[in-house]
Amino acid sequence: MGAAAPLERPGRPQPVTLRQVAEAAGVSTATVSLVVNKKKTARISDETRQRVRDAIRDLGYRPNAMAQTLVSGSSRFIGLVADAIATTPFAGQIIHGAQDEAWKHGYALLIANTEGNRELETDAIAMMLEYKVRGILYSTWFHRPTDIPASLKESDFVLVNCFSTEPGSRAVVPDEIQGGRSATEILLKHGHRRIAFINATIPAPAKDGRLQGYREALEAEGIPFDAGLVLEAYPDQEGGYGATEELLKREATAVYCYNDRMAMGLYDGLREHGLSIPEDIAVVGFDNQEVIAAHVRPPLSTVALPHYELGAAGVRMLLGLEEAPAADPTKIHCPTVERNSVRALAPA
Amino acid sequence: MGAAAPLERPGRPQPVTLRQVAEAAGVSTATVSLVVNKKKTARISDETRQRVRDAIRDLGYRPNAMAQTLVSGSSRFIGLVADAIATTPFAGQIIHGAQDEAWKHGYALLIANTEGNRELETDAIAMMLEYKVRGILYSTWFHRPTDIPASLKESDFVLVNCFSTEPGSRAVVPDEIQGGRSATEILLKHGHRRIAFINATIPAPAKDGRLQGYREALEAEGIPFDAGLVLEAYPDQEGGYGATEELLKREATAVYCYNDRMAMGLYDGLREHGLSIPEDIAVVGFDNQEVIAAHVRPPLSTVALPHYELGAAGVRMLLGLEEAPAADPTKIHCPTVERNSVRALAPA
DNA sequence: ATGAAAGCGCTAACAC
DNA sequence: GTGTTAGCGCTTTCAT
Repeated sequence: MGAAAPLERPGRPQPVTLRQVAEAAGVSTATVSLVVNKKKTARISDETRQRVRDAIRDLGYRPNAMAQTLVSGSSRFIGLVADAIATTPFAGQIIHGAQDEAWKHGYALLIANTEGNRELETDAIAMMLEYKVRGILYSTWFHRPTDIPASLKESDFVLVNCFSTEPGSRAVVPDEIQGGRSATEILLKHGHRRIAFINATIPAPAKDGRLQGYREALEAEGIPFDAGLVLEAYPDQEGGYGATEELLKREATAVYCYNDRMAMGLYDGLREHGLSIPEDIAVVGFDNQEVIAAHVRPPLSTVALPHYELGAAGVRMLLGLEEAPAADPTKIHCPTVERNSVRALAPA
Repeated sequence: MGAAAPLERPGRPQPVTLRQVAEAAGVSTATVSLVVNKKKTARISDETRQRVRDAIRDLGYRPNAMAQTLVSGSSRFIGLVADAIATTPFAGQIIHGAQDEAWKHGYALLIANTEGNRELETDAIAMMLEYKVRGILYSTWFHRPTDIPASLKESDFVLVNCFSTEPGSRAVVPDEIQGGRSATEILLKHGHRRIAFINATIPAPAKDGRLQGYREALEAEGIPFDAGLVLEAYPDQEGGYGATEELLKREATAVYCYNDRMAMGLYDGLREHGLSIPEDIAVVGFDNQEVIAAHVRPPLSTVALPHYELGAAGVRMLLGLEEAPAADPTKIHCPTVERNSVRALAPA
């Protein structure tokens, strides 16, 4: 962290304390505490209870969560350390899911952005540890293996959208294989048999998983895998655009793109060849990147990366509300989102 | 908040306390505190200091920030309440900027997502107040007027990307007028004189500001404002696409679109008419929505919404590091981002 | 140069 | 039914 700025808040009155409420209501602090916390076991007369409530309202009392935490020993914070919170909308979804789920269980989210900087990361984790967080979610903006920072182990933690081979670590990741299968199945169920796949050039669990899913889906339909139908390109719009020529040589009736950005680029390339989607060729993407998939022409059928769910499941796992079954990361389902870039293949 | 989940963390040892360090080092807690906080005023012998440091390291001591906060009265938290943290990448940028700046000054960010739900919002603010945050950033995902929730006033606060007419409220918003001016100027400086503007249909500060900026820029060049050159459409891809026909009737040599999404749709419409960008018509957008602007064909010249800066400036203003000059919201500059959708107008 | 002790706001065990 | 009291882990004033 940087240098500490001064703390004074000029002009703001000291917050009202429990003791002040007690004095105003003419009762002890214990009594006030009991009515504030609605303890079932305590028997407080309705009359007293009302006096206390009035005092609380009149004084505008707010409990001091720090003091409560000091007593109970553990805070109601969950830390979320992210390597990139705004590079893509995806990280935002993880935060969103984590925040909603945490909130549901009475926890607040403490977040830190590390930009992948190890030092910042160590500081962030230290800060969270000092605030006695209930646990830490360690997340990455794309699905990948990761090393577990040593200090992370001082707390409960769950890896989100990343994983480690270290034993005893819990992790939640998207089910890339199922996702690849689903993407391919959209095409298959519309009658396509000759389906190309434009994979990414960069190594990643997604690259392997999405390919494997493609193979599995074909195999399930009894279609032999043809390596010639698998291309590779850089996973963005330019990559998709640039793959157009090669793709066309394959004479496939449908393409499954590694991600929506590539599909968007491919749309441009296809259009330049006077081809229309889905009439001349069907296209599916992956990621369900809203700004793109929902608004290209025609809207793109794709498979969604479950980032919201990843964040939420991470919290549940952290709180022990969800089993972390095996040594393997828990896989989260990637749902299919069908739009209009695929239509039934006309009989030959 | 939802029901509280149990707090036990099975199997984790109790954290080491100051007192344990003191005992291990054979000194008093006061001494340990002094060395931990590197107090200049305290004179501790090097030998003692070293003993304490060793004990800290050996025991793996971490200060309990809750206890520190209890003593000091104010935490090193800054709260950020957002109405939509993942609807667009924009909210993520605000969080990012706020988090970086907060961190720089030794503060951590506590975030809450309200989905625009007033009740959730009240709860979120209450939570932050109970954790004795240094102040609260109240942010919206698009620039708009807002009501200030009553409880917000119990703390220092700054409105981010929104504003209120209530006196005494500080706010940071994007400078829409300057942004509109800059967008128009990109076109102007390439020699365009007949510039259409596709504005949004939905009322918003952005709608008025971006139009005003357009008028100002034209005026500065001595070009009379022609209301016939201003169209309106729903501010997304479909809206931009749908405005194509109307736009073409205007016979403008350049268009300035209310946002990048409209520009993206317009690209499709223009292409269908066999027009190419920037040869046949120049296009600029607004927002600098990365996934779109940087990757459409040709890459789109646009004006960036300064979300990161908004978050950072909000924090600085909250901490009193930056003046909140007037009663009016502080306006943040919208930088121009030139790409390839505009080229010099060929002489007529 | 270091220790003793009070107290931050709250909870919970135990008195009465 | 309600009050008293002893901490939770830490900082800080005041002794020594």
